[in-house]
Order: sequence, then C-alpha cells, then structure tokens
Amino acid sequence: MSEAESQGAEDALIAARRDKVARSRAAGRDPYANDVRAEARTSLAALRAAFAPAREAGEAERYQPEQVERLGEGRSYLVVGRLMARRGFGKASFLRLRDGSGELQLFAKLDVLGEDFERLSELDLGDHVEARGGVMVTKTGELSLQLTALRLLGKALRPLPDKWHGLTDVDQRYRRRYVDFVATPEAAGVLRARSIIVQGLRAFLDERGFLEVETPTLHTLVGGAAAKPFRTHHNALDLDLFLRIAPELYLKRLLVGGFERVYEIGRCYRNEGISTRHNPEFSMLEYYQAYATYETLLAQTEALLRSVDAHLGARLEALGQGADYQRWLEARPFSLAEPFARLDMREAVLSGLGRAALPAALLEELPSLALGAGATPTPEQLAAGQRVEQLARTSERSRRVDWGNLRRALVAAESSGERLFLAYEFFVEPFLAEDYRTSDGAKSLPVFILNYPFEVSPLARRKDADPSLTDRFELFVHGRELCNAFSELNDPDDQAARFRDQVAKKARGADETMDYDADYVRALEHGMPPAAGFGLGVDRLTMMLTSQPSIRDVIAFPLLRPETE
RNA sequence: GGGUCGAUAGCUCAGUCGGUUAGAGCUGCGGAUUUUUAAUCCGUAGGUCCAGGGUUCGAGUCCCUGUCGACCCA
Repeated sequence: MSEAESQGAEDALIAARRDKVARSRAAGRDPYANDVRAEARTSLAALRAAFAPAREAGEAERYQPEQVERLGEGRSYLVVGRLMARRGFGKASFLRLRDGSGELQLFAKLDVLGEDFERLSELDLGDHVEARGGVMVTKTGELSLQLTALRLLGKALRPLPDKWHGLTDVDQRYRRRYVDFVATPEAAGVLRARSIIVQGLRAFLDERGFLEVETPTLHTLVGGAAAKPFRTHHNALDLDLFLRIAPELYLKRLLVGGFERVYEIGRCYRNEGISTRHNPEFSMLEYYQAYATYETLLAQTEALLRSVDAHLGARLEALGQGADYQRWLEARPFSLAEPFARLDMREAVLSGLGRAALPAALLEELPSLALGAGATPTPEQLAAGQRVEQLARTSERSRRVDWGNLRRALVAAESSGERLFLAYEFFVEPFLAEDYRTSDGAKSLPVFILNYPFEVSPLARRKDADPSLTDRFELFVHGRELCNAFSELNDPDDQAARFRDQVAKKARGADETMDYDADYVRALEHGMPPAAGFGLGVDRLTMMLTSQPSIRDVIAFPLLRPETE
C-alpha cells in the first residue's frame, strides 16, 4: 500500500502511526522486533499470583507496599503484551498492559525509565510492547510494574475501538472478530469456555475408554441426518461430493470393524438458513457404544452434561474467569442440578393436548386439518379452517399453538408416526420450558423425550414392545434440542427397507431425506454389535452453558455475507 | 418470504418543526501536569450524513426504490 492512497480520517490516524514507525526505524529500532527472550518472560497472571500474599483482605485489588517490596526482593521482571490504556502526567505516565493471561498497570517515571521515556511518544494504544521493571504499589494500592525499560514489539497501525464502549455494532463485531476479541473481553471469554467445554467432553469419554476417531467429511452420499447438503467436486476423480451433514454412518462402520467405543468431535455442514441458532458449519459430538442401549445413555447424558459443566466452572475459576462463569450460571434459564424429566412422546402429546383443553382424539383428526392448496377452497378445506379456528379458541394455551404452520407441515406428513411427531413439535415442545420446572420453580428442567416413531428415525432400532416406535430419545434444555440418541439399528434388512423408504420419499418431493447407502447396508450384513449412539451440538451446548444469545457468539468466525465495497 | 427498527467522524452517540458553516465524548495531533483508574485542563484536526431518485426556494431531517444489518414472525 502506498502512502499516496491515504485520505480521510481513518487514514490520517493510520498515517500518524506510520510516521511513528518511520521514526523508530530511523533511530535504528525495529518496530516489529522478534527477539523476546520468552524464557525470561513472566505472564501477568503469574506475576499477580506471585504477589497475591500481599493483597489486602477484603479490598480486592489493594496491595500492601511493604509486603510487595519484600516479595519482590528488588527483582526485575520482563513482561510483554498489548498496550490498552495510557494516562500521561508530563514526567510520569500510567500504562495498562494486557497479555493472554490478564492485565497489569505499568508506571513510567522519567527519572527511573530514562531515555526510553521519550519513546513513549512513539507508542500507541494497541501496540505490542516489552517492558521491564520492578514490582511496586502505587498510592492507590494498585500492583504495578515500575518501568526501567520499554520497547515496541509490534506496531498497531489501526486504532482500537472506543475504550469505554468498545465495539457495539453487531455486524462489525462478527466481521472483525480479531478486534472484537480485544475490545470485548466477554467474547474472548466465551471462546475460552468453548475450548474448555470441548476438553470436558473429551475427558468424559476418554475416561470411559472411548477412542477418538476422524471420519470423512467428504461424502459421496447424503446420510446420517435429515438436512440439505453442500455440494462440491473432486477434480482428479471427476467425482461429485457432499460435505457431511453427520458422521453417523462412518462411526457405525467402525463398530462393525471391532471398535467398541468410538467418538468424533467435528465439523458438519448443512446448507440451510442462518439464524441465531444455525450456522451452516457447526460442530457435533457423536459417540457410539457397543452393548449399550438408549436407556444406558439416558443416565450417561445427565452425567456428561454435569461433568462438562463442573469442568467448565472449575477451569474458568482457575483461569480467573470465575466471575464470568457465575454470571452465566445465574443467567441460565435452566438448571442441570436436579434429575432430568423423562417423557414418553405419545404420553407427552396426550398430556400436552390435555393442558390445552384439546381432545385426545385430535391426533386421529390431524390429516383432515392439513392446509389445502388451490385457488378456491373446497368445502372440506373450509370446514377444516373453521375446525381449526374452533380448536384455537378452546383455551389460552391452544391460542398459542402455531396452527398455521402445523397445517402446512401436515401436508407433507405421510404416516401416523410423522403426525405424532408433528403433534409433539406443536403441542408439547413450545411449552416444555414452562411445564417442567425445578422443585423451587425457579428454572426449567431438562426433558428427555422418549420413543420416537420409526418413520422419523430411519437409523434407530425399533422397540421390541411396539415396532412402530424406536428406542430413541432427544434431550431438550429449556425447550431447545441439544442431544439425540438411540439404540442403533443393526438389522441390515430393516435398514435397507428404511433407506428405500427415504429414497421413495425423496422421489415424492421431500428434500431432507437420506440416500440409499449400499456400502453401509453391506457393513451391517457383516454384523454390527448391538449398540447405542449419541449426538450433541457443541455450539448449542456452549451457547447454553455460557448464556450466549446467538450461535455467532460461540463461533470464532461465523459465516457472513461478504463485505461489499 | 413477511413485519418492525436501524445506518451521521476510526469508535460511541446527539442532531428540535425541513432553514445559515452537521455537533459532543473517546481516539489522533500540539501544549500543561511525577501516583492515575473512562485521569484532568487548554488548543487543534477529523464528515460522499448507506446509495440512487423525488418533493421543496432549501433535505442529515419528508416521500419512493435499493443495499446492508438487528430483532420478531415464517
């Protein structure tokens, strides 16, 4: 970039910083020096920890000068980081330094710092610097480093956002996440929490003898979930491929291969809308456990979530982010502390209808309520419309049911199983958070929904007692789906029939169906041990545990429409 | 896809009923200040008011279209 291009206010700010770079260079100092003796460096958190004994009880950030002096023993410390604030007083100056572990005040005095003091004018907020000095306490009791040396390590040519308000434009926050993480400490904290959550998931499974594996993300077929895929192409093989929508079918091939416990944490891709709960690429945990049933996984799911949450709380506390965790914990509308509720889907629907003062027989009546197409409504369609209006008036809760979308969805429902599932989605799921509460009523209780119809569960094992249902559950936390688990279907003939149903559905126009995976059926024909499998959305789990309103807050670089210029 | 709200300096925001040269704080630059905590004080620079069209003597402001974003609904 040439200097001649500069124009406008932003460029003037950048030009001023470039001038300082030139001044540094002219004086023989490298504005991008890379010769920090890292082994001599003390992190700001470590430095604070070393002087913690001098902290005054009660007063969080006041230190006793004599004790600090004794602990310091005249030692000199080397610290590095980004300059976050500066308050100048002529022949003295206060600077705020931030590194990856925390922050510390630097105190520069002309008579102590010497000639480096003049170079303060070459520094800007945002610059990376190296500082050296002894630890002392200022008049207000703040732990500080009294500088004996200070130099630039990496010039920031662009200014940081407003030091008090930070970056508030939501679009700018997600577009310039590197600025957001500097300007919004909580945003950085959420990313740290995410890493800890993933560690917690791994630790839980590793302790139980699971093997972490990686399976293909480039698939030749669509399978493992109901979703629209991204398409891509391999040139050398001239092969059309899909980005995976789920790892399920490969993980179960590993069960056939003799691995009894496997898991994968990885990216999946779904070519669907973007919302506060959906990003086109997202992370899923799936694990498969031979000789387990979905009932085994019920208890294991509660244990997993509590274990991860405990791990998160403990690690954040250790990192000095305990206040963040406490704030997130209080903000949660749900609690993991009490045993989760367990509901059979059909019973949940009947109970949901009852709570809305709707007749149980409505389940059988649903097909006639489907929204008809066509310009002029038939008498049947008019009757259906009147019937829905009547039903919607039966109770306050019935009024809150999304009848319009239920009627639209019913058009595509081809079986009583699909209609049961729709009834669950419209009469039960929206009310889970208010209907199932902790014993004190303060928070919602996570709810397991059990026994899904086989038509909406093409990879799950049928129930022995009722083959129209499957050994499957989903976990809803505050009304939002978090986990999906079932006993695996290992009968190759049944699986082949389910695939054929999926293909037939696609032929009838459904767009979120699976392809027939002949290799997977062949794998089952070689024999898959009885097993249960589990899936969990890592992004959603992170949102829940850190009380973040948007999935974009838990993803480092969420997908955005490209900037236009 | 529909509705509501929004877009003004690098950042955070004002801008009255349509009226003269669009303001403030932070950041920057110059100055004062050797214990500050969003330091303070003085001075100064910084604008295609999202884009295009329209109404008007006159538009940041009113109208239309578009772009982008947020939220809600689907």
